[in-house]
Amino acid sequence: MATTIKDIAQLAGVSTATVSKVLNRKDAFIGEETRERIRALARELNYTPNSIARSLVTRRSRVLGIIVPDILNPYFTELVRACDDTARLRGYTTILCNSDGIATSEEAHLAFLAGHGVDGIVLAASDVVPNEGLLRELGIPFVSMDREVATLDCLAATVDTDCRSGAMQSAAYLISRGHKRIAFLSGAAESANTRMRLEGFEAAHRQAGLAVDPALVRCGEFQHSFGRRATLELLDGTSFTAICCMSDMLAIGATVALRERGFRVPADCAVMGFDNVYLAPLLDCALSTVDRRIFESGRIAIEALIGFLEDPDPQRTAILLETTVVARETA
Amino acid sequence: MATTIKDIAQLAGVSTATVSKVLNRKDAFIGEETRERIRALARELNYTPNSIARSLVTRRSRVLGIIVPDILNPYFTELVRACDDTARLRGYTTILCNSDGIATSEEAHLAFLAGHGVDGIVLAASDVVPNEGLLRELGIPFVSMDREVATLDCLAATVDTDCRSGAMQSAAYLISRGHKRIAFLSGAAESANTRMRLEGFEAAHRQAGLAVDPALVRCGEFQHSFGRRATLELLDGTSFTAICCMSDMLAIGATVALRERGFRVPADCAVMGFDNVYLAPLLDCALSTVDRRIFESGRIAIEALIGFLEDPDPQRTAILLETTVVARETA
DNA sequence: GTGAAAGCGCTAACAC
DNA sequence: GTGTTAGCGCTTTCAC
Repeated sequence: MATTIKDIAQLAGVSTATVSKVLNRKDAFIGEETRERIRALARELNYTPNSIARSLVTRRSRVLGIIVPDILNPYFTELVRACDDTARLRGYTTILCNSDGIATSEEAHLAFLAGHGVDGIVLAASDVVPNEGLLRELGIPFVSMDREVATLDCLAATVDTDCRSGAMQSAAYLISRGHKRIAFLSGAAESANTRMRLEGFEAAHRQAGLAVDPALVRCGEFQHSFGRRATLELLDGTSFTAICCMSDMLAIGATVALRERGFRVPADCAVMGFDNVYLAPLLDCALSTVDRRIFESGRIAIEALIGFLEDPDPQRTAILLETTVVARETA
Repeated sequence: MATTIKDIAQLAGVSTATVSKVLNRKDAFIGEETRERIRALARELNYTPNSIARSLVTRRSRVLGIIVPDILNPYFTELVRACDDTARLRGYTTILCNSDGIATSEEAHLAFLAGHGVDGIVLAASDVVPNEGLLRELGIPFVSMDREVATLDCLAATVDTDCRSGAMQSAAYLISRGHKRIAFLSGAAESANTRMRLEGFEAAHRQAGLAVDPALVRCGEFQHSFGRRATLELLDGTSFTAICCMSDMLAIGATVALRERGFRVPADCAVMGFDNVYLAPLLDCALSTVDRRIFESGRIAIEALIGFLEDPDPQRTAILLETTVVARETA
């Protein structure tokens, strides 16, 4: 049986209220000696507050939920680590949920997190449009990262990457290296994320006086399996000298396909990634990519969320992160 | 304000006790109509039980803690996903903690998890020896994965990979391919994990009538950065034709170093990994490695833990997972 | 078949 | 300065 506030109160000959005050540093009006006696006792008995009980009364759990499509995707792995580190520094815990990019799964997680009394939620990038009605009904403060979300009262912040510009930079870089027929690989065609990136991709072409061949555009998912599949299909159809991928995993998949067909990277076909995951420089042929400051974005998201939670009169923040091209070996 | 059991009781004209019974399917002695009325109301009001309140009284949270050194390491990413998926299927949540392989950090997480009332803990592979005193004192059931841990009352299960045999298989495979001077890269030299693997490595040599050159053995950490550094050092000293790495990340680091120095893999130097992370087949030169069934081990660990928690008279289990060589391109 | 009552460990008014 | 009291939302005897 763990020691409780009651045990300490009994041994110290005071009430539980006094113990509670001391242990929560709300002890401005408590005598020096009682204070010390209680502190000593707590240390001695190895007292750890029961955060369940505390949460029940304070109605705050200091737990944050993070919903990502799949932690296995290195982009989300890094994001989650960044969020968790930041939250912990501020005295919060996180609960991770994998939605697999399925709307109903995300909704189930949302309800679940609500039931567990999380104080706030991070909705990480996904092609799924968040369930606005549910979010509003739950009323839990949340931050949206690269998601298409309405401005609800409980929206604490939006932390987005300027993907249009990122895609444009990537394509422009490729064009500057002499490429004229560039394939484009991205996530779900209907998602805002992909639409914006495609816009950037097209803008870069326009600026260079080039046209985008629609046959070279392939949308599906951000995963490596789609990258491989799409590249294989592309290879069967037209010709091109570079692939502009909208995620590093897509780029890895594309590279696998290219190799399978005997193409060398970058000699026969250049490949650009997007995200700059920690793996990118470790690949046998170090991946050229677009850096989107993953770690920083996670930190910012959590800080915005906690700021919103703790500020009695919270302001909504909108962050837009700029990207930079990282030229390595694949392009 | 979320709807509570009280709201439902009021609307249904019954007591909270009755509502509680119905909603927990302890309603054997409740009238069919009342039961239906309550269920309907719950659905209609979108009732979600407050698990904080429930935990306080039942003294069970259905939350499990998972302590890993670093989720960024793909081995742990996969393990965590496996644990989380399995736990969720059984109605449990997980809280992830990154210890960075630091003993005090692990202890802090342990205390933290205890304070948050987790029902059980998974202690994933690490070179750090768990704090036995703390574990005993907390008394929270836990499962140890590839850790050196004493048999405490609260040890629910051990789920270990037969690393000695795995390392032996890896070395034997390399030897069978004609390699005679094989470098060995592993984690902390003092850890049981590394000792056992080195034993296996040596055993394979003995069986082939070969001797292990101590100059080719490098112990440090399981991370890619150490793999690169150690390989660079090795390259400056002796010569060898293969590297037997005790983690896939080590193998990736070794490959980076090899490439930096102009060596081709596997033509100039073969590389074997260990773990078989999902990335292994995706690398430009697909990594030959030792499969340790990561996903399955996570599933087993969680199932053993939950089994222990839910069985009124729990048995301790000891699982030993066998490994297999996966020959791909690097060796 | 159903309800009253106690209490999980803690905090927060408000007394004194 | 410190204690009393009243819950937070839920489960669980035990009584009717």
